[in-house]
Amino acid sequence: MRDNNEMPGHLARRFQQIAVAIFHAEVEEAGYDLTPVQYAALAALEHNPGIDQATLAGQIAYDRTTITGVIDRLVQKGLMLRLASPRDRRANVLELTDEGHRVLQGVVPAVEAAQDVMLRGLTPEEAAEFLRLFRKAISAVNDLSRAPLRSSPAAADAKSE
Amino acid sequence: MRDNNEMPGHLARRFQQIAVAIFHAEVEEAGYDLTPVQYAALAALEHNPGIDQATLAGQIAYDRTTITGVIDRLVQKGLMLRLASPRDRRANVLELTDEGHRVLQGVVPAVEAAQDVMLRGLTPEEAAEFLRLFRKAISAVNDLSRAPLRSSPAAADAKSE
DNA sequence: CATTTATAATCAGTATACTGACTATCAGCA
DNA sequence: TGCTGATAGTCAGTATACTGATTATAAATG
Repeated sequence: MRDNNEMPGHLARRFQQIAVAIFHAEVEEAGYDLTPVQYAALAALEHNPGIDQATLAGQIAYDRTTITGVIDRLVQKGLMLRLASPRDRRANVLELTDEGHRVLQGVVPAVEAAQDVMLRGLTPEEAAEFLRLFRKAISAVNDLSRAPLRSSPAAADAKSE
Repeated sequence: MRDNNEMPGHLARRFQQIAVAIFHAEVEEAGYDLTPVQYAALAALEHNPGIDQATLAGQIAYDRTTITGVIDRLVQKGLMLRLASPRDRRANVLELTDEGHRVLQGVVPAVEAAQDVMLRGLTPEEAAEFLRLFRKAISAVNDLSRAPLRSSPAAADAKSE
């Protein structure tokens, strides 16, 4: 049997666990109360206002079931609006509130700091290589989870070839 | 604001998410019903029979609260025994059942296969480097989560210096 | 020995994530 | 047009993970 330290699954779980703790610590120190998942949803919506829940989920690789609860909490915090879509009566259109914009802007430095803390054991060259390998490994198995990343229509086209 | 693909926290979450899906797929195909977390607990206990819950949690970096539920489910499946410790009346001593040993032995090939699938986008050299960087990054921030890894008494001593 | 401190385990509460099922609606096509 | 398959969102149920609190017990200390 392989040692835990040779198991990418174990290392992934461990790194993710620590990354979340670091994120919480930095964000709380900055005076905000946001989870990594909530931050990602806000940031994605800032780049693409007015998208529906399914599109948002695809852009950050969340399950459509998970995104429902995340949006519930963001709406409840007053950071996001869930509106009926005028074009598709099944869909909800999402918008950041003014407070959502303010919180997102305000929390960015803490989020950036957290990313640096996560990699503080690596040299800058190693960190760059680590991120490159992360991206490469992920892109080869993106479709193996229920919630694949769907960055853009163009990428979706490329995938279907 | 940094792009998601430059955020180690986002990449870690995504890789972990896919890794769990791959693990489930391989293990289910092999005819077993075990989560990654349950597998790690069984494997750790096989190496160190008779340890208590806190020690097990430290060896696989689980929170002490989380381990309670994991053990509940393993006991309920008949794979593990939770016994009163003869030396410490606060503690529970853990043992694999015969069925626990059998399941662990049987599922190992599927778990190994899953690890290979997770890295199938990388060359062998890249995979080795990826794991090395993972370990190095993690060791520098191990103590920043509520559930740090405590591999052995020796390592605990080294940490306290 | 008595008191303080630390540790083992659990519980309640919250937040991801997933499976599988369901409703409502849309889109393609005979 | 009417049927069929696909899609958007939600719900119930299960399994991690965490925070903070509590109980029971052990260890350390004056």
